[in-house]
Parts: sequence; C-alpha cells; structure tokens
Amino acid sequence: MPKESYIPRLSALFRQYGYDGATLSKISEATGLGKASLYHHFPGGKDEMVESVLCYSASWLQENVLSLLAAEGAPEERLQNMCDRVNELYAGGAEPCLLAILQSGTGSDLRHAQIQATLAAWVEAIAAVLREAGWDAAIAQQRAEDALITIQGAVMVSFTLDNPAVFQRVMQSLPQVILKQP
Amino acid sequence: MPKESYIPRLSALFRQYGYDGATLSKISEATGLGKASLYHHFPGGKDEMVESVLCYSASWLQENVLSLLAAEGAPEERLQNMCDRVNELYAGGAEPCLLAILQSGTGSDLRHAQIQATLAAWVEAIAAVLREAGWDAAIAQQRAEDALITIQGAVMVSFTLDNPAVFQRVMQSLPQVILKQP
DNA sequence: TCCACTGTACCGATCGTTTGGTATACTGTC
DNA sequence: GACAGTATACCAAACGATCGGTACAGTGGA
Repeated sequence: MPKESYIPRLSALFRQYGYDGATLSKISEATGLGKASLYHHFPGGKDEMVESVLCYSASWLQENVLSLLAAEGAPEERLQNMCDRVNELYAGGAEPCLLAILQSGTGSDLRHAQIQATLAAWVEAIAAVLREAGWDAAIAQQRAEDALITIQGAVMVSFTLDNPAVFQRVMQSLPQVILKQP
Repeated sequence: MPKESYIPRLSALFRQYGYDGATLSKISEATGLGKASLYHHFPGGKDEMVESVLCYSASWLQENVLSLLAAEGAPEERLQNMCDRVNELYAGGAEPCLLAILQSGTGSDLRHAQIQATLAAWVEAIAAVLREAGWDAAIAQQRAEDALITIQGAVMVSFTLDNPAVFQRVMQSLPQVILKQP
C-alpha cells in the first residue's frame, strides 16, 4: 500500500489528539501497521508523518477550495462554492480544524511555517476574488482576512459549544457578508 | 506559598505547550517546585492543575471582561471596554487562546464542559448588552455568537500569520460592527 | 535472487505518579 | 519558657508504564 493511503487516517488522528496526543501506539492501531512498517513508510518518524499530513492538507485545500475560487463565475458564486467545501471539511462544524490543532502544543517552527503558508495562500485566493469583484487591493486583503477569521472562529466556537447550527448559519451568510458594501 | 500563586505560570505553560506538551518536568522547572511539591498543592495531579487553570480563567474573564459588559454605560462603550481587555488577554494578537488550546489534544470531557461553560457565559454577557441596546433576543444571540467568532478567529489567524495587526484592526472595529444595523 | 514490506523484540529516555522523608512554623500543655 | 504534637511546604529518588525509535530476521511476490 502506498504511504498516501494512510494520510487520511493520520489526519483524523492528529486532528483528534493533536501532535503530542497522537502517539505511535494509536497511529499503529489506527493504520493497522506495526512500528517497523510505519518507519518504512515514514523514515522521518512522527515528524514526517505530520509533515505529510500538512502537505496533504495544503494540496487538498488547493484542489478542493482554492481552485474553485480561481474558477470562472460570479464572485458570490465562487465564494459560495468555497463555503460548501469548507462545510464538508469541518463536517458542518462538528470537527475541529487540523491546522489550528497542529500549530498548538509542542511548537515546531517548521510546522508553524507550513501552516502559515497554507493559511496565507487561502487568504490570497479570497483576496483575488474580491479584487476581481472590483474592490481595492487593501480592502480586498482585509475582507479576505475577515473571511478566514470568520471561518476559523466559527469552527472553534461551534465545536466548543457543541452547536453546529452556529457554523451552518455563519457559513451560509458568509458570501454576502464579505461582498457587502461597507 | 499558596497554590493560587502558581496558576499564572501554569496558565502560560499550558497555553504555550498544550495539555500533553506541558510536562511535569516543564511545570516543575517553571514553578521552581519539585514534582512532589506539585502533588502537595495539586493532589489530583496534572488534571487538577489544568482544572485550576480553567477555573482561574473563568473567574478572570468574569472579573475583567463580563463585569464590564454588565456595568453601566452605553452599549458601544461597554463593548469597547471588553475589546480593550481582550486585547491584553491575547497580548494584542501575539498569544494564542488558552481555552482553544486546552480543548484540543487528549480530550477530557470535564475540560470540554468547563471551556464550553466559560464560552457560553461570554456569549450570554454580550447578548445581554445587545438586548439592552434594543435588539431582538434571537438577533442579539446571533450577534453575540458572531462577536465571539470574530474574537476567536482573529486570535487564531493573527497568531498563525504572525501578524498582530490583523487582530488590532478587527478588535478596533468590532463594537461598531456588532451594533451596526443589518 | 532481489526487494518491498512486516512482526518481534528491544533500546534509552521520559512520562505522570508515589514513597519516604526533612525543615520550618505554629499550636496547646505543663 | 520548655516541650511534645501537628500541619504545612518542600524535596530527592524511585516507581511502573509508555514514549519515539531501532535492529534484525524473516516473508512473499516479481
């Protein structure tokens, strides 16, 4: 089995337990692989596992979210498509954000940089849509940041309050809110 | 020394390293207490330490934020006071949120419930201000949730992007945004 | 025969926790 | 004031368990 096939299960583990909490025992159990096999696929150990997960997350985001933002269509429609994908990504507000969880805990600079780059790319993709919609570049940047703030905040609050309805409501109104005149 | 005097240092550790990452060795070093002494003050071990930290956080929030929301004055002024305190709480966007970090990782139900209650109280305090400002109860609830979403999202995004300016900008505009007509 | 892959057994280090104990200060009794 | 008793605060050392990681001998398909 190629090592890519284990990434989704690794992602789920890291998302649930965080970096320190996702022990090799849990990883071994979840993947069905012994430690030796894990180190065959990921010679760099746990660090390489989490790096692979982050790399996969970034490409998933690119293919499933950012590409939709860069596609053709009306700005509002594109933002709506993004929200739809984001909604599945966070299971409608029931699952926490992998990036948010992996940047806490034992802070590795490499991990932080990787997550930062992913988030920055996301902001830029939204900002591009807004510039295309006629907004000034500075305003577009601010609104794009606001959009990501809303998404990340909604995930955290919904998950903490055990109330996915909050996430649903926010995601539904997000496109109009971002595009609305000040 | 009373055990309360160690809470701030414990908070800082848990905020930086998370539950699993804040080992007893680090705690021992940071507090200057031997491991056995830590168990003298916190017989329940690490769980009691983090519970004490969460308890302290809740009371800090009550005394420094929620009390300002319940005080006299114009709604916008009270929300502004909240933002000022929140700004110091998160060091202007340079520090992550303790609650957000402690609810990830090895998930304890007790911890989750404690954090949930704290966040819910915060939402309710804001909603009360908005109701007092004349908003319908349902709308007030939504806007209060939006306010907390904005705060939590801004902390996460600012911290991840290493860009406190984002946090500053969002916090400055928050009172007007929340009170603005739809 | 080669090679990707895996199971077993092991390593040193560190985890959270406990034991057994010391030093100090504050009691009440004589 | 002297003295036994008690409570508080602290520590060094060690506990069993588990951590992340490694060595090595297979094993099965090409």
